[in-house]
Amino acid sequence: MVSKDQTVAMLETIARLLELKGENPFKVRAYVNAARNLEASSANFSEIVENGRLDELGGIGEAIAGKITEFYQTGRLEYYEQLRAGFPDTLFELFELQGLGAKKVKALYDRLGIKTIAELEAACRDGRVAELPGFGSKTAQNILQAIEQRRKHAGRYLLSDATLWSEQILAHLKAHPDISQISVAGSLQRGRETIGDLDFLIATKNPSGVIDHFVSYGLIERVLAKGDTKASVLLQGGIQADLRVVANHEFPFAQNYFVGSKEHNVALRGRALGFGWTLNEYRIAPDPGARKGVKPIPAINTEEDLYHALELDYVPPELRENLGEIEAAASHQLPALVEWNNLRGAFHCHTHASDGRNSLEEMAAAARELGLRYLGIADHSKSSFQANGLDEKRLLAQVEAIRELNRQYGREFRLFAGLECDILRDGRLDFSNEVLAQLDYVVASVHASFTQPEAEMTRRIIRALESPYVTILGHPTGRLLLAREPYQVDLVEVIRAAAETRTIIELNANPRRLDMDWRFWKLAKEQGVKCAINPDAHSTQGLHDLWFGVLSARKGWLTREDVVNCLSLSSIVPVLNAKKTPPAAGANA
DNA sequence: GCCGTTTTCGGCCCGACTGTTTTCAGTCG
Repeated sequence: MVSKDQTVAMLETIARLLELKGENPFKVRAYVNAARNLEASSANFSEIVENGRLDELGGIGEAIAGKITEFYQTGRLEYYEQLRAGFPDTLFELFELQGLGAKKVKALYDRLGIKTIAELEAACRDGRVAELPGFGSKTAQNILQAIEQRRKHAGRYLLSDATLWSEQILAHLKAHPDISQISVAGSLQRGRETIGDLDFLIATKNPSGVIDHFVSYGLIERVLAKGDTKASVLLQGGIQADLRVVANHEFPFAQNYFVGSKEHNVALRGRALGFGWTLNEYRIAPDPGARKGVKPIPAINTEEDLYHALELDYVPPELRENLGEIEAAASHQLPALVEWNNLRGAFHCHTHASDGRNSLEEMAAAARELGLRYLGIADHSKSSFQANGLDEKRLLAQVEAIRELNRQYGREFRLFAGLECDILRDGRLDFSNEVLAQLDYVVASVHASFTQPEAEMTRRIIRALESPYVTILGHPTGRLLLAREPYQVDLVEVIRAAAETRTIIELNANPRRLDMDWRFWKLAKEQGVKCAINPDAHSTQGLHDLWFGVLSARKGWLTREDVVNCLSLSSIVPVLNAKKTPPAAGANA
């Protein structure tokens, strides 16, 4: 049986192959749209295929539905295999190079027989590429640079790194006197977990002066492009930064456009057309081709005005992925997203008792410094010997030390005595119930045997959730962004089990993890699963990672009501005890 | 290939920059 992910990947490959064939671009887009809509759908894939309900997803018509069904039922798709046979698989790696699209890749393949990056590099060096029609020596040079860049950097960067670099560049840009408005744009502003490049937008009456100032930034390796309204540079460290400059009255349109996402923009433009308007990055104007009455255009000075003109509530940047936010904004159903200053505490912190760097007292002081009223300590358990995990004796000594500190803190602040308990290979926990019962809460996490098959891993985790002592499921997929793939686990099943067992799921705020991924929180929320934004701090500095957790939670549509560590000190205790205390007789669940 | 609040045909978001051209194609966002 074929999975949804495999089907999405197949549709994306078909789109690329059609592009290579030089097919109608709208046909290409139809496959891209179909892949995207399928991916974003939370419906049960098998069910909708088997019941012939694929067309309900939108963007999937008779032809593509037929192909998906054939692929699902037989594990093969004749159409796909014929397309694939036309081009070598290695050709796809050429698309990863900056500046190469379908037309150029096709030309390289058709005319020079180039199938791999290695062959392309050789052809650039010996001059064959420069001689191709439509190519030239500059193009060959740029391809070589793109190959070099790909070799040096994977091309994606952590949100935390991108945030730091962006703040430095912002400080540089703001030093210019002629800036009237400035904004970060792109995936960074939308809070994506990894970032491809940095985007900045400026409103000014002095475009050339501002652009000159931008390219004078100290940490630039190379200026990639510089024109009257935009410039691109490659920073030392490999990330690209783009600046776009507009006039003041254009700023809200440009801001909306460059924050994206592309899919959100396309949807907004479609909505504008429905009013008889055409929307671009500079303005909104009557659509000259409008076939019906054109609605008068209101004054627009801010992004808020723009959304309101389109009869939408303002959509925060984190939600702009065209995953339902426009429909929600139209019907006033957008959530009031959780904010940084809603946080009252945090769980899942390590101390030097296991693999952290600071003491209980230092972690508590750092938490109070951040304005938090409570902090949960959760050092590793004994099976994580690589992390100096605690055995029963050391754990219970730590519990006693925490109780003593709490007597000193009085009502001002509280440490919770917890544990990051390993979920063993078979789903059992690393400590007996007698030991776990002495703790305020338990985070249960997988730290070994990552390679189990999906069904086994899913059963393993669900078994752990069934323990009344497991309060929170820690980093549910174990992924390390840009470094390690998630282990195979059926998150939909895990979320269902968390709902049934009233287990909280962690949003691990460490920017290398951001796990559970923002894409799954909407589903979790619908099922009533609560979130704990946990810093997984291994030092006092690590508490600041909560910032990235809040950003990801916002991206997952979560409100302060969905996040348990927004609860006050007095309200959080019953939540931590909920699984251990069966509901009172006659009480509603 | 998909889609429809006048459409089952004829649209499908749109502009900047580069490099190659000599008016524009390709790529990117």
